[in-house]
Formats: sequence, structure tokens, C-alpha cells
Amino acid sequence: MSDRPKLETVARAAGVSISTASQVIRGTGRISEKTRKKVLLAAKRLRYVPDNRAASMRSGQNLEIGFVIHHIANPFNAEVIAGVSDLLEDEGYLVSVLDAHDDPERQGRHIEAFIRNGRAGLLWVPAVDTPQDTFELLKAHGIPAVTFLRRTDKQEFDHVGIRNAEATAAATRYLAELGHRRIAYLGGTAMAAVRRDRIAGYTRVMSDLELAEPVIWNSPDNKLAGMNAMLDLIQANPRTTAVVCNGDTVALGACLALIRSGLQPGRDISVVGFDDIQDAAVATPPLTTMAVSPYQLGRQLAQVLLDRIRHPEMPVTVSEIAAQLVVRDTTGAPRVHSGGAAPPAPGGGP
Amino acid sequence: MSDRPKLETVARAAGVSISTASQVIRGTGRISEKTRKKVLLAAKRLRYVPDNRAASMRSGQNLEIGFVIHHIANPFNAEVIAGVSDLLEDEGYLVSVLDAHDDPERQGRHIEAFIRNGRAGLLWVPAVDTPQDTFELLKAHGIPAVTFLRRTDKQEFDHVGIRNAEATAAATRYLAELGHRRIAYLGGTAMAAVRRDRIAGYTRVMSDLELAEPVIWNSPDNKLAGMNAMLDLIQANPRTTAVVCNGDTVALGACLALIRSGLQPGRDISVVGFDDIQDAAVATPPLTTMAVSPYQLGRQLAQVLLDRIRHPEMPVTVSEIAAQLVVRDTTGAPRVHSGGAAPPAPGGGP
DNA sequence: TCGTTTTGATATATCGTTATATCATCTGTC
DNA sequence: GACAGATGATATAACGATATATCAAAACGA
Repeated sequence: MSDRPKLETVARAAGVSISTASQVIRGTGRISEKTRKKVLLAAKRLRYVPDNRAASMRSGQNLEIGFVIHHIANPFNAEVIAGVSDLLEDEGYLVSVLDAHDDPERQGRHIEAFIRNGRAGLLWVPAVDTPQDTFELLKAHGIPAVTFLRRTDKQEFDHVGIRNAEATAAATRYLAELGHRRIAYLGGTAMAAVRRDRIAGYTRVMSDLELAEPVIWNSPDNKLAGMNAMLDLIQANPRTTAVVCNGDTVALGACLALIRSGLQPGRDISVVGFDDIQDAAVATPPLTTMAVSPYQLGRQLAQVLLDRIRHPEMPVTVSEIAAQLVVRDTTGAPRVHSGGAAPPAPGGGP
Repeated sequence: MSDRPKLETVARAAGVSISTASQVIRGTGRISEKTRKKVLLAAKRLRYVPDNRAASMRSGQNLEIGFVIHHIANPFNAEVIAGVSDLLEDEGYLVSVLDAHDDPERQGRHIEAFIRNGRAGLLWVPAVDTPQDTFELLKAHGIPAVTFLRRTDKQEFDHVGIRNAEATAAATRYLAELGHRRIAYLGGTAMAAVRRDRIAGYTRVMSDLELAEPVIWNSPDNKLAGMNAMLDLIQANPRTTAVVCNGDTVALGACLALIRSGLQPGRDISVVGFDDIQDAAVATPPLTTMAVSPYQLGRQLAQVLLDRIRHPEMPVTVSEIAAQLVVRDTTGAPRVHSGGAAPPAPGGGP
């Protein structure tokens, strides 16, 4: 009742040898139609499910893929997972997701478990402060692996990500064209590579166009934290007229902060998000943001891994997808100030 | 460079037998300190990682748990996953998550893959219209499995869920006490067991307290759909003064619909959500909802599975957690109507 | 009719571990 | 110094599948 049937059980029930049963199940070799039917029937009756541990060990083939991600709850990531799974499942693979909570130690355990189970390939978003050891482990075992979003300095692995610097540069330039000069950057934590790149794009434009001194503010990646960070930011920098955010969640939090302070996003202070999550379009007011399609990103990621698995000797590839500015209601020209020493309202001089 | 080291490699490097190496790695048997050191050193140098396929096959022990969930993107589910992982990882297990997208066929593939790999236990939210076959497969293989959220009629598996009927009954009663009579139910799709139970609680109170005829409206579980459904609902039932929702996401969409229609949630129409997701507290206005702690729910779920794994003969358990009413700003007494049959235009007379 | 090929089924070795049995060597006791 | 028991290492047989080699019987051509 609770014992798992094995190939031998099926073979005996069908009155054939184990080898024959195996060939029928896998559809290889030369088997007569009659015995094929017999074996398949027995297998079905016994609810036989092959043991992939034995099979993959012997054959050296495994169709399981692991996806170690830093934060499963993020809706953007969830869409990525959907894209990854859809493409890989069509190719016969199966994707299991492990949440590392951006903890290098937990990530290490997950990757080790991945190797332990001899999976076919790994997708991962390297946790902040991933030890060199983790990379070397993957390298030493010759695991087909693709890093996602967070690019590592010494690029030994395939990578799929977003053109971060380019995107925030575009966002900042767009705000500058609207007339903003005091533009701040809000969101992200610690020294995540993604944030570093995004800030680089922001500061480059700030200095290229000779705008104000960059103002950079941290915040964990959730709405509540974003709201609080924004409150701090406008208190510390009251002359700020626009904010480029590290992500939509933080941007939505920032808008919330404005509304609670009696300000109107897009009129009093402009806010640009990043990602274009579902809530962005439906928020009040709808959020201007740098859009990337997480689903497409996921498919791309999966495709690169497939290529790597199928052509192990292929040179390392890096593909970065561009984000596109989607203008909604949280951006607009800065308000003309009623005078004083305050930031020179563009267009409105004395 | 790319070949995986095996126990034999380690043993040879350390100048001992495979058996000895195995014992050192697992810390069993009688081994002298000297050879122990030798073997551990060699293992570290070679970056040896045991092959769990071989090990678990031989030993019959596996520390891998699968969690097949209907929708990974749902923030509520993400918190559940965190609770599950935290508890199980503390016990030495490893949880991998598979997203079935509420598709019975995909779910079937995932569960079969689970069995194929001889994992230790399964947690799952049965997809709507899960075929009987899937249950029987699990049963036949004697897999320790716990269903989550969606309880099945013929209860053969342990279950962890929410007291759904009780919760919506409480929500409805609360609205009735505020003075509402025309209370509608909004959200959920098809014949999901969860929704069925929740609607049962709602209709029971509606008839017990002799309120208006129940009005029940479908909606997919996202903000945009919730908004549109709410617009339809109030158009079709203009005298509705309060809405009990199937989930917070839909409830937030409903609030959005009200605001866009020039109505104020909590004053013109009351809205109660379900789940208490993070956004609920921080929305404008903050959402009244039936709160359950997804993290705690996850821990409970994990604990039940552990018990099942450790005591296979234990009778089947069903544990349902109560939801608690959290009153925020989207509920209030119904407006006193100025009379007349038509829906009084709030604020604006002729 | 005989030898050759094709067909259909099977025996056997192997994947990388672990569990059990086995076997020397060392220790201590009287 | 002979013998029991402890100690430390090893040999060997599984686990459940697959790949390769093998083999008998059937089909074929000349």
C-alpha cells in the first residue's frame, strides 16, 4: 500500500525482464507491439513512477533546473519565474525555485543542495556579498549557470540583466528636460551591484547636464519603508523637485509619503519608478516608470541557460535588456515657486 | 576541471578506502583522528560535494521537501513560503517551490517529478479541478503530504487552512452591526473551495440576520480586475452599501473603483478585505480586513508535515486557523439616505 | 537448404553512495 | 604469553535505474 513500485515490480507483473520493461518505459530499443502494451498496462496499473535518482545517476542526464532567487515575494521576480518556467517546461525541464532571502549563507546551502542533487543547470541572482567560494564551487563542478540581474565583476558566467545605468540616465534626463534640477535618487540597500549601476547612470547625467549635487537615499524594497524614506528625504532636502527611484515599490511608497504630506505627485514633486509592476499602472496617480518586461526577461534568461547546457564550450555571453520610459501621471514640470532664493524655477526667471 | 569529484577521488587522495572516506564525511563509525583530518582535508581541497541521488537512494533518507503552490506571485503566498522554509530549514530540510499556476495538468507534472526524485514530503495547494488521479497517486506511493488552504472533500490528507466561513461571517456580522443591510460579496473565481466556504459564511449571516438577498460577484485575484468588477457591481446593484471581499487585492481594487467614481470607501460604501497583506495597512485609505498571519500559517503547515514524516501512522489532522477582524478606515456606518428610490448621488444634489 | 541478417528479448556491468560484515592490529588481563 | 575484547580500517553487497553486449528465434536471400 505504501511501498513504491520499481521497475522490477512492473517487469514481473508483465512477465518480462527488467531490461525490456525499461526499454518500453523509455521508448527505446526494439520491442514488439504486444509486449509493449503488456508493460505499459502493468505500469499504469501499478502507478509506476520511475526513480529519477537512479535514472539520472546512471544516464548522466537530468532535466531539473534550479532557480535561486533573492526574494520570491517581489512581484517582479514572480513574473520572471513564470517566464523562466514556461520556456523551460516547454523544453521538458522542470524548474524549482529556492528563496535565498538575499542571505549568502542560505544561498550557499541552496547551491550546495543543488549540486548534491546533480541538477542540469542553475539560474541565480547572486546575493549581496556572495563569497568567492560560491563562484568557485560552481566553476569547479562545471555547472551550467547563469547569473541574473546582479552582474559580478569577474565575469565567468553567462549573465542576463537590465541596462541599469542607461535606464536611470534616461529617467534623469527626462526629468531634466521637464525642467527639474534638484533630482534625488531613492531606494535600494547596501552595495547591490544593481543599485550601484543605477546610481551611476543617475549621477552621470546629473553631472553631465550640470544639475544639482546628487542626493542619494537608501530604502529597503517595500512600500512602507519607501514611504518613510521619502518623508526623511524631503525633510532633509526640502528643495528637491523630483525623485528617481530604485524600484516601483519604493516609488509607490514615495508617492504615498507625498500624498500624506499634502503634496501631489507629478505636480509638486515628480517621481519615476523602475520595473513597471502591475500596481504601477493602476496606482493613484498612475506611476511613471522605467519598464522592463519581467516575463520576457525570464524567457531570455531561460534561453541563455538552455544554450549553455547544449553548447558547454560556447563563450560566455552577457545580454542586457533595455528598459523603456513609460510616462504616466507622477511626473511633470516643476512648480513655479512664488519667489525667494529657492530653486530657480526653470522657464520662470525674474 | 569540470568533472565532479566522487568519494573514490577523495579516498584515493587521502590514501584510504572508500568506506573510510564515507564514514568520515558522515561522521559515523570508528575513525582515528589522524585519518579523519586527512580525509577532511582532501575533501575540502577537491571541493567534494556528495551526490545526494546515490546517498538518498541507498540510505532511503532524503531531506528535500516540495511545495507546489497555485500562484507564487501572490504576496500572501510568498510570506507563507518564508514561514515554511524557515521552520523546515531549521530542521535540516530544504524546500523547493514549484508554481502550478492553478493548472491541474502542470500540477500533475510537478507532483510526478516530486515523486520521481524521491523527496521526503509534499506541501501543496490543490489546483481547482485537481483530478482524483493526483490524490490517488500520492496515496499509492505513501507520500507524506499536507494540503494547504484548499481542503478536499474526502479528507485523506493532513490539512492546514483558514476558518473561512467563520471569518466572512464575522465580517458580515460586523458590517450588519454598523447598520448595513445590502451587503455584497466580491471576488474569487469558479468553484474554488476557499471561495465556496467564504461565501457560505457570508450567506449564512445574511439570512440569519434577515438582511438583503445575497449579491455575489466574481473577479480574478488582482487589483485591476477587482476594480472593474466593483464598477460593474455598483452599477448593477446601486443600493449596495457594503462589500465583503474574497481577498485584499480585490478589495484594494474595489476601493480604487470607488475613488474613481467619486465615492469614498468607508463613508459612501464600506469595504472589508481578507488576508491583511502588507499593502492593506498602507493603502489610502487603510483597508479594514480579516487578518491571518501568512508567516505563522506557513510555520504551522511545515510543522504538520514534520509530524507526518516522523509519525506516519498518526491519524489525519485538520487544523484551521482563525482570521481576525482588523478595523481600519474603509468601513463605517452607512450614510443616512435622503430618501427616494434611486441611489442618492453622494454629495451632489440636483 | 544453408548461411546471413533482422527482430525481439535478456544478462550483465555500472552510476556514486551507504550498511553490514569482515579482518587485521593493538590493548589489557591474569 | 595466550586470549578476550576493543579499535581502526576495509571488502562487499545493495539501492533502482540505464547502456551495452549477448543470444535465441524468426525472416530472408541465393
